[in-house]
Amino acid sequence: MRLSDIIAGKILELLESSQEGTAEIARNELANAVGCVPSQINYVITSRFTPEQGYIVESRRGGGGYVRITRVQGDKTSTVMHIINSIGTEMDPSSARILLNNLLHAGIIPYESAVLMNAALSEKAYVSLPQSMRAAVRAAVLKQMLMTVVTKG
Amino acid sequence: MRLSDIIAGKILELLESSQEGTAEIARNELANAVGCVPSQINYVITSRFTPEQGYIVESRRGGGGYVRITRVQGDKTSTVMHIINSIGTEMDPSSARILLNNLLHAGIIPYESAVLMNAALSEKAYVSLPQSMRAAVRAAVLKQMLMTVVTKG
DNA sequence: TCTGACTTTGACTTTTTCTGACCAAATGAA
DNA sequence: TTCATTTGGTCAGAAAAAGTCAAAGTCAGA
Repeated sequence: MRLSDIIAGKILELLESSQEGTAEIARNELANAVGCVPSQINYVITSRFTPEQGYIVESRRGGGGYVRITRVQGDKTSTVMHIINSIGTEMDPSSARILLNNLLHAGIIPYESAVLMNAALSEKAYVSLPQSMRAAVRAAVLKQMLMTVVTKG
Repeated sequence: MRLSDIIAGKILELLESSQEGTAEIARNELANAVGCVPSQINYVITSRFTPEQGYIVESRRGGGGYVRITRVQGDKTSTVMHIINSIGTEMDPSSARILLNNLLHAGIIPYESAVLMNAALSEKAYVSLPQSMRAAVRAAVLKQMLMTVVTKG
């Protein structure tokens, strides 16, 4: 089991068990609890709880310091529209996977849709294209699919 | 006895002994156990566990990486597999729409899936590509998505 | 024997995770 | 105010996997 998955799991747990969709942690403490160096916490946060993924991260140093992770809550339409706008012109498969996972956890898309979309964005679907073109098409496909979530959802 | 047969056998064994029809391996580990170079595992997978043969392969690199092979089976499997194999290497948007409509009316996919798949196959998603490449990618994307339809009976 | 398809190997690449050394900010006691 | 202590941040590099590709080996059938 990856450390990063354990850490991400703990944070998700805190987020889900919180009324306001907020998780506040002490970095060193959490690192200690899972048995890793503190900077590993930062790694997990920067790789899985980014603004693009719909999270706001605030922190404070010094005595009584903390790291607070907040899931951005909005109605389905504005959340998805925001995501569509933040996607840009390229998308790689692992970012896509994280994004879909977040949408799933946020209750915006059902599991079947996440699986389907994930398949449509997998590297295997684009092997016939030169590397340089894959990310752009993947982004376009994702946007098209997300649009239906807004319009037909 | 060929190496590739031994490797394929091990994977089949894992698939059999798994409740969910899934075999998750660590590539280097398996290679080590069998006594071959790691890339031999890839050869076996690409030659014997293809989508056309009814398998989904997912993998992840990096620490704690894995290769997961899933055998698709279930009620709808043969129907969908037949469709997948008859698709060929190209697919245009209107044929795709007809195909999805048939699947929908046959009760093989739910409405939401049909909508999502239709979006993923729409011409708009591929405008960045030269005409000559679009149909091939569309076919590949459709196949990937259909494979997941099959896994959930 | 020749040929072409299938196997095997290994050098090189890419992705993801994990660690540690060093940096920066907040707090609080002297 | 000063400065030691307590936190968290950054970044580069090591480590852990898996992927790609081309060259070389095997082997059955023409």
